[in-house]
Amino acid sequence: MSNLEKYAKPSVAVDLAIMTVVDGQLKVLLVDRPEDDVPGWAMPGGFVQVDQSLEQTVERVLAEKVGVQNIHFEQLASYGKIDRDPRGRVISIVYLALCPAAALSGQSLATLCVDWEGETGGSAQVFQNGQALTLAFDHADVLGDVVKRLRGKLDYSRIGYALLPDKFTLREVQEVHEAILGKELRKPPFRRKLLDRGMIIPTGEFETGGAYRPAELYQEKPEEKD
Amino acid sequence: MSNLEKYAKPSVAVDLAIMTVVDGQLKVLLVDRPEDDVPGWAMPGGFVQVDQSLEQTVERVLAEKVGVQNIHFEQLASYGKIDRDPRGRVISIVYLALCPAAALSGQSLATLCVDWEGETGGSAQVFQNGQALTLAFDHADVLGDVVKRLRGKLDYSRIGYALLPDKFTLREVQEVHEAILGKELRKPPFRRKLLDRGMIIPTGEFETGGAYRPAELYQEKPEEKD
DNA sequence: GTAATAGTGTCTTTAAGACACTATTAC
DNA sequence: GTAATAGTGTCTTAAAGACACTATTAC
Repeated sequence: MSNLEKYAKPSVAVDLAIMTVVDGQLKVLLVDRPEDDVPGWAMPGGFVQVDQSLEQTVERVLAEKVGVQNIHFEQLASYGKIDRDPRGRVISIVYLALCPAAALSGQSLATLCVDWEGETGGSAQVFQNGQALTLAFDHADVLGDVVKRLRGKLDYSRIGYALLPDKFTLREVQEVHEAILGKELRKPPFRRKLLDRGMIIPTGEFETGGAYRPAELYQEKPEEKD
Repeated sequence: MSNLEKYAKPSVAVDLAIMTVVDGQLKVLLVDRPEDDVPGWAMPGGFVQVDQSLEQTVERVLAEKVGVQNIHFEQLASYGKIDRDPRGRVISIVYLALCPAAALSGQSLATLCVDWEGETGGSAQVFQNGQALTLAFDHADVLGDVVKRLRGKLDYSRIGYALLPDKFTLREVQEVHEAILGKELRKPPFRRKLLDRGMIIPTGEFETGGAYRPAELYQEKPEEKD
C-alpha cells in the first residue's frame, strides 16, 4: 500500500459550473467541444496536476479558459463512473462558481432548466436561443445536482448575493431567488425574511437610469466574528 | 488534451467515515495505522482502481476492511491539498457511511467530539477510553466536515434512521439527534416534529427487556412515489 | 394628472418551544 | 404502593404567507 505507483491511476479533472442570472433566468457558461474529441457542450475544466491543489486548479481554469478571477467558488461533488469520459477513466471534481452577469459578458451562456420542483429531481437541460443543446459527458446530471445545491443553500447562505453586483436592489435579489427556485415569490414576506436575516444592509443610495421609482441599493454585511 | 497520459497523475483514494451512535455518543470507526507508514489513527480507505467506480470502491473497502455490507453511504467531499499525504500526492474522496451500532460490534470505535455548536466550526477530536487519539492526514478536518453534514441533513432527511435498527423507539431517535447536535432536546416538540414529518410509522409492537414502561417501536415509512 | 414600481402595516395561519399533566410498566 | 419512563394536551411565542394599502418616481 505504501507504493503509490503499483496500479494504473485514473485521471482527475476539475470541471466548473459557472453560474449567473440574466433577465430572471439561470445561466451556465458552456464551451462547444471540438467534433473530433468529445462532441457536445460541456462545462470548462482542466486536469489536476500533481503539483497543484484542487483550488489552484479551479483558479487556473477560471483564468485560462474563462478569463475571470476573484469570484466565489465552492466544491459541489465528484463524479467517477467508469464510462463517463470516452477518452479514458477520468474522475471529475465539480466546483460551483457564482458571479454577477456583468463579469461574464461576451461569454457563451446557456439557459439552465429543470422539469422538477424542489430539491428532488434528476438531470437538467440547457438552451441557447430557444434551441436545446446536447451536453457532453455526464454534465446533464451534474447540472441537475447544481440546481439542487443552489436551491438547498439559497435561503440560509450568502450564495444568492454572489450572483449579484456589490450593490443591488431587493427586487434583484428576488429575481435571483425566483430564477433558482423556478417559481414566483411574494414581495412582502420575501423582503421581511431578507432583512430579518441581517445579512444585508441599506446603503442609502438608490438605483439610477430606470423608469419609475428608483429602489434603494443594499449591500452584503461583512461576516461577523463571535 | 486528448492524451490523458501526458502528465503525471495524482493517486485517488476513497476514505470512509463510518458512523454510529452508542450510548448517546457519536462514534466513528478508525484504524490504527502502522508506525512505519503514516502513523496515527485514520478512517479506513482504499485506492480507486481504473476499472472500479467510486461506489464500487466504497463497497470494496466496506467488505474487505470492515466486513460489513448493505449499509447506507453517501459522498461527503473531496480533499486535495498537495501535502495531505506524506507518501505522495493523494486526492481523497470521502464518503459518509451510517449504520446501527450492532453492525459494528467488535470494531474499533472512537468517540467523535467537536467544541463548537451549529454548522460553522472547524475540526474534530476523537477519544478512546477517555484518551485523545492522534489523527493521521487531514482526517481531523474531514471529521469536522462530517459533523457539519450530519447536523445539516438531520432534520429534513432520513439519515437519522440509518443509524438505528429497523425498529426503534422515539427515545432512541431522540438520542441519535442529541448525539449529533451535541445538545439536549425537549421531548414533546421533538415527538410532534418526527410524527408530523410522516417519515415513520408505528408498528404496534413494543420494546422488551427494559425496566419500566416499554415504548412503542416505530419503523421507516417506505419512500413515496408521486 | 397617469402608470408603474417601491415599500409598509396588519391579519391569519402554521410551526416551534415550554410546561404541566396522565398512562403504563417493573418491582 | 413507589420509581421511572412513555406519551398527551394546552398555552405561548415566533415565523411565514396573504393581501390591502401608502409612497415616490418618470412622463
